[in-house]
Amino acid sequence: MDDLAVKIGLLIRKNRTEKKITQEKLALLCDIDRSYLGRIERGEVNITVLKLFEIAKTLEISPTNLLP
Amino acid sequence: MDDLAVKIGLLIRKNRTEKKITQEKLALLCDIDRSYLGRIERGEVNITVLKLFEIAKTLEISPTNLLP
DNA sequence: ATGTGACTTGTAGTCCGTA
DNA sequence: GTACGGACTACAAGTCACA
Repeated sequence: MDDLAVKIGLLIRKNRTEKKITQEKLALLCDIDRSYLGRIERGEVNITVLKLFEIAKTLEISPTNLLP
Repeated sequence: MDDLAVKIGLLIRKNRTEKKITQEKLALLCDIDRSYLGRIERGEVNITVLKLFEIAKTLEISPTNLLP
């Protein structure tokens, strides 16, 4: 349905798994709920740029790396 | 207050004025409300990535050009 | 460890206006 | 043509229980 959100979600998941950390751990570091992070990765929600930056920062990557 | 939103707003305004189009016109093309685009440029709201992409597309630039 | 449903709350985003 | 406000509506943000 929401193509963009799905792509961003996959990029987040890709970067997270490369860092070998779980959703639970990343969610804790980002100070968001584990279940909500899961929804983001599945592209079920259309996140704000602020959230995108927070996640990128936690993953220690540039926010642009999370954009298609 | 919201540093990120302010920076993004200024980048949008910069690109818009370079294209010599008004807020009103850009808002119309992006299919968003005129008053809301004003708030975005003033950094008063934290937009979603979808909106960011729509604005970038309308300005015919890469979304990354709107990120600090 | 992750997916999902069923929520509540906050804010993104709209629509009307005024100066 | 832009800034700013009030009063909405839609949906992102955040929580919890259970599979």
